[in-house]
Formats: sequence, C-alpha cells, structure tokens
Amino acid sequence: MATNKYDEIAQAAITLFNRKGYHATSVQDIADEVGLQKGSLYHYINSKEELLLEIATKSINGFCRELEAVCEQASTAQEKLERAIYHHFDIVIGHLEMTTVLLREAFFLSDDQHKLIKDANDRYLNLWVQIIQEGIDTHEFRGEDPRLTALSILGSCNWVYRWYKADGKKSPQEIARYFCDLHLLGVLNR
Amino acid sequence: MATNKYDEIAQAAITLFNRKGYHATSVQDIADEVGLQKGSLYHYINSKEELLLEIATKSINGFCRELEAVCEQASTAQEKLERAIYHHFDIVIGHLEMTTVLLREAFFLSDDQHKLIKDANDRYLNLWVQIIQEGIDTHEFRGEDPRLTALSILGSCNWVYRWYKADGKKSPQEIARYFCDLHLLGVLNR
Amino acid sequence: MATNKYDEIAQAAITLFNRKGYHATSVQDIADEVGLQKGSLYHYINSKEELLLEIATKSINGFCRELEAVCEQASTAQEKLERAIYHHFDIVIGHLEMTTVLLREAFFLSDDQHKLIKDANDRYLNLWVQIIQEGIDTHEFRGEDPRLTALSILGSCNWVYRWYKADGKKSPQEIARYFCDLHLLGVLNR
Amino acid sequence: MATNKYDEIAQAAITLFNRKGYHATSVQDIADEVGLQKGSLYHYINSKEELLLEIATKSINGFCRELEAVCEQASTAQEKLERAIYHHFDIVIGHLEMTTVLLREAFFLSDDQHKLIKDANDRYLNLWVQIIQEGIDTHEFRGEDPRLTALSILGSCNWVYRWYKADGKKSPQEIARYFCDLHLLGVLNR
DNA sequence: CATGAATGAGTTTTCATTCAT
DNA sequence: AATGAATGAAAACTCATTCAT
Repeated sequence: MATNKYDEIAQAAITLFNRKGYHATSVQDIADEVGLQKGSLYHYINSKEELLLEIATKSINGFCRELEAVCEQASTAQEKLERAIYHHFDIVIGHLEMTTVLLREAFFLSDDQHKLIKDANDRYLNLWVQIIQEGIDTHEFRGEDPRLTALSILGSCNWVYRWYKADGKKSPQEIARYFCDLHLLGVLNR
Repeated sequence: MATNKYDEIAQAAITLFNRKGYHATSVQDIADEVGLQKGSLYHYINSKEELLLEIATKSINGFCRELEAVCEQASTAQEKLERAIYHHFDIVIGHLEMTTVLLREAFFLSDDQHKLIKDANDRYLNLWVQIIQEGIDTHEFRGEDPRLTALSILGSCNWVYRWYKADGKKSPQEIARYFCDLHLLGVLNR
Repeated sequence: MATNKYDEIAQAAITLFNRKGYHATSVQDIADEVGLQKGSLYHYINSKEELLLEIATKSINGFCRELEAVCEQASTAQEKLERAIYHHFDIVIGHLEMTTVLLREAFFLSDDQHKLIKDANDRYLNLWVQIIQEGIDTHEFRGEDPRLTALSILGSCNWVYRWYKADGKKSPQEIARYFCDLHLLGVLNR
Repeated sequence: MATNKYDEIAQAAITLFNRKGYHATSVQDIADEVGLQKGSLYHYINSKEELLLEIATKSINGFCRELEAVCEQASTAQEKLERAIYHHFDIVIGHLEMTTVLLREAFFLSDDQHKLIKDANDRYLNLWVQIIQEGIDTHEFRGEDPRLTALSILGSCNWVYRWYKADGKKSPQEIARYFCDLHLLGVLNR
C-alpha cells in the first residue's frame, strides 16, 4: 500500500472520528496517530473540518458511484433493487468506519459544508427513489409513494452501521440476503 | 408554561442539542436560552453531560414504557407489531427533538454513561425481538432470525428522525400506516 | 455543651480548614457540616475570611494568655521557660486543629488581616524573648541573642503540629518533657 | 539568564507561590510573569498542580542529596550533625522561596501527590534520625528517643523559613552557628 | 431565622491554527 | 517537509456573597 501521507492522515482521522467522534478528536490525536507534530499536519490539510468534509464526501460519492453502476447494468427494477441493497451492505460493512463518519459525524460540519453532504445524500436517495418508481411503473412493485418506500429501505440498511459487529453469527452476505428478502416482500407485487 | 426551571433548562438543552449538537452547544448557550447566568444553571444541573444523560434516559424510557404497554394490551403478534410501529412513530414525530438527541447525541456521553443508554436501547430492541419471536412461534410471521427482522424494522422506523419534516404532504399517521404496511408485508406469512 | 451556633460554625470551619486547607474548603462545605444552607451561614458570619481571622485570633490569643499567666506566676527564668514549653505543648496538642489553622492557614488572610495575626505572633514571641533575656540577665541562661534562642525553641515546639499523632508511643506530657530537657540543656548555664 | 523556558516558568511560580500562596496564584499570574499567554504555558507544564509537585520534589530532593553527602563524608556523629545543620541552613536561606513552597504549599497537593512529598520528607527525617542514633550508639549523644531529638532540631531549623529576613543583623552563617551551638548542647554527652 | 435562587467574576484547561526556523 | 513555540478565544465549572421571601 504505497499510500501517500494524506491518505494516512485521512485514515487516522476516520479511525479516530469513528472511535471518539469528530469533536472529541483533537488535531493532536490525529497527529499522534500518524507520527507527526500537530503543526506538520497542516502541510497536508487545510483544516480539521475540511478533513471531515473530504472523508464524508468520499464516502457518499462511493455509495453513489456503485448505485449508478448498478442502475446501468441491471435490467429489471427488482434486479436493480436487489443489487442496490447488496451493494449498500457491501459498502457499509466493508467501510464501516468511513460510513460511520459519514452517517454520524457529517452533521457537525458547518452549514455550508453540511449542505454539500446533504445534497449528495439526496442524490443518492433519488437513485433509490428512481428504482422504486421504475418498479411501480412496470408493475413489478406495489406502493404509491416511492420516496417513502425508499426511505424505509434505506433507513433500515443505513441503521446497520449502528449495530453491525464483525463477530456475529451471520456473514455480511447472509445479513444482506435476509434484509433483501424482507424488503422485497414489502414491495413486490404478487 | 409554568413548568419548573429544570424542565425549562432541559427543554432549552433539547432544542439546542438538536439544532447544533451536544458539543457545539455551550453551557452559555443554554443559559442564554433560559435567561440565566451560566453559573446559575449549576443550581439545577450537575454538569452538561448529566443533562444530556437525563434527556436521553427520559427519551429511551418513554419508548420502552409505551412498548411494554402495547405488549400487555394487544393480543396477536401482528396486532402488537402494528401498534409497536404506530407508537414508535408517535414518539419519534411527537418528540422529534428529544428523539434526535437520543439517537444522535447519546453517543457522545462518556463510556459509563453511554453504557446506560446502550443497555436501555438493548432492552427496547429486545421488546421488538420478542414480538417478532412470538409471531414466528404462532406462525403469524415468517423469517428465522427475529433479531435481524427487528433491527430491520427498527432501523427503518428510527431513521425517520433524520428526514421527517412537519411540512410534508403526508401526515405522520399516513406515514406510519405506509411503513406499517411495508413491514408487515415483509414479515407476514401468507 | 450549650454551644451556640456561631461556635458550631467555627468548629466546623476549624475541622475543615484543618483537613483540606482554607482555600479548598468552600462555604458550602462548612454549611453542610453544620446542617445549614450556604446563605444561612451569613446570619452568623460576615465572610469566610473573617471566620478564619477569628479562629486564628482566638488561637494566638490563647497562647499569649497562657504565657502571660506563666510569667506572672513563676519565679525564676528557668521555671518560666519550663512552664512556657509545657503550656505551649498543652495548647498545640490539646487544640491541634485550631493550632494548625493558626500556623498553616493564617498566611492566606489578606494583608491587613494577616498583619493582625503577625503582630499577635510577634507579641507571643516577645514573651519568650523576655523570658530568655531575664535568664541571661540573672545568669541562669547562656547565649547572647535571646531572640534567636527564642526562635529556635519556639520553632521546635511549633513544628509539633506537623508531626504529632495521637497514637504515638509517648504521651503528650512525655514529649513535652523530652523537648523541655533538650532545650534547657541548650540554654542553661552550667 | 538564558535558562530554558521551563525553568523560567518554575522560577516565576516559586516567586508567586511564595508571595501569595499556591491557591491565590492563578495560572494567569504565572503567564504574566514570564510574558506568555495563559494557554502557551501548557506547552511546558501539564498542570498547575504538577508544577507545584515538581518544585516541591526538587526542593526536598536537594535537602536529601546534601545530607546524604554529609553522611558519607563526615566521620563522627557530632561532625555529621553539625554539618547537617549548616547544610540545612544553607539550603533554607539560599533557596528561601523554594523552601517556603516546599514547607508551606506542598500540603495543598492532592492526596496522591502530597504522599510523594511526605514520603520524601520522611526519608529526609530518617537521615537525621540515623545521625542521632549513631551518636547515641557511640555515646557522643545523650537522649533515648532519636526520632524526637531529630524532630526537635529539624523543626527548629525548618521554622527559619518563617522568620528569616535577609536584612537582619546576623549573617546566615552566624545564625547557623548559633543554632548549632544550641542544639549540640542539647544533645552532647558531657 | 432560614432558605435557595441568582449573580458574576473567577478558575484551570483545551485546542485549532499560524508561523519563523 | 517538519518542527514546536505561541496564540487567543473558548470551554466547563466553582464559589463567596447577596437578597427577596
């Protein structure tokens, strides 16, 4: 991993923000973690807040990118929804710390910066809404409020960051499958 | 509102923690909000953290109390689950600010105090798990992992605090009904 | 002991000043100790500092009074010095807490008030100096600097408040006798 | 005095603690004295209390070090005792402010830290006790309780910090000699 | 006599950020 | 690139004292 220094710093920040929260993590903590002096960090970052913004941005962009790929590749709405759920789980669990920072800490950005994340979150939500809407249009799915349906599924799948532990009985894939079943039963027309 | 001073302070804290987050809210902010000097607050509270703990405790206890009542009164598992969802929505939306403090800010308590909230959250989750388990036992519900089912539904219903706006097209009751339908379809045996 | 309230308060203050020091003892601590509210204390005292001043004054006055009595009653300088030492021990050990407040805490009075105590201390010292001087004049004692002699003996006897423990092997009287011997050998002409 | 910054801070603290006492000296006072901002002090110290601990530790260690050297070099108990008294005076008067901090302010350390100083003080006392004991064993000294003898002499010599003024008629050496005479007469066998 | 709410100045400490070296 | 000294504003909390009831 020939990571560069900035990535090292970002990773340290993710770990620490995840463990203690953004506010409780000092710039000194991050510096200690990467073995630099506090002042030296500022060669790589402009501010602690920008670091948080960049982490959150990278995280939400990852979610969007995956889902856009899914939408392009899958054919039916059902297939899209299934793969959307699987990919969401992949990221949440595969990048649990970063996802936690996105979902728990981005709120503490200043209004302007928080707006950027909120907008990106909305774009991501809209991708889900479009999938549901498409399913309703093709009569694959029931329901008449695709946004509410999307919020229900997405909330359920996001909440995972709050309870998932790697040492559980079920593998991430099994959990994803279980959730996928539940949600599809909720939306599929029969 | 001739409430007593402590309640006024707690309400101010809820409003501010909700608006800016626990860390970004200073004791001075709370004092300003209730029209006291900073030092005078300490006649009513022992510390800012204890104030947060008390708010979170009151909130989670409210959830538990309601659900226990539901479990005693309703007969079938389906009825319990439906009413659990409705009551959960009632509280989340009826006390949106306090719920937000519980779900977003309790994490920032120190370990000992956070533990108290986590334990109460687990008790609440277990009530849901028991309902699902009971439904599986009576063959009302499908599924073989009641905890995962509960986490899916609860996550979906908790997430509401992050997107609900009072000015939406649907009333809280309609949203609750919509979610209830989705989740029941996901779990009901047919 | 039909002590009045003020004496109760003074005694509580002595105990607490002795245990934690004047600065580390809050008015609240004293109020708690006597079972009053903080505000109620101020019916009996004018300020925390005045309370300290009164304790210290009472203490040093006690030392002076005893020594003046000794000087009037005893005949020879040797007898006076012996009884001065015994009486000093009587007070230091009999009122260990109050003496500790005098010797350790009076310094923390404001300049004006501290001056009052310093002056009283000087008067007490002068009584010792007079005894030594008298002994030198009558050739009972050796030495040519009665003030230094007095300071040596008094320092030795004052220091007792810092190490005396009631559970020691020797009784207060035995300690006094031991010290008396040492100091008399130091000053007596042979 | 191109001393380093920490020493400057410690010296400022010694001066201020000496003048006003530990509690009455604020971190701001110390910062003002060395021409730094309050916050900048914390590059050099961890806390005000640790600063006091370090001053007191350095002080008592100085006393111990000197006395250990004396014990190694001097031959007879009498010689040791004489030199112990001279060295004690050297330090008390040569470092009057630091000694004052040790003897008057160390009490205000928290229990754990105060214990460290008390233990060091006990070690110092024990060196005196050993000297006296040795003199008793060799029949140089009279007395049967070397600890009491040591406490008497040490108390007398410590008390000096409370009355010594540089503008007195006698030089420090003359005072030391005077005290030495007094105490030796008290303990020497004849 | 007693209360307890309220004050307001004070305390120690933290911390993101800057900058000369 | 890296340091580490310095800043200055802000934080939570304490406390002696006052006073209306």
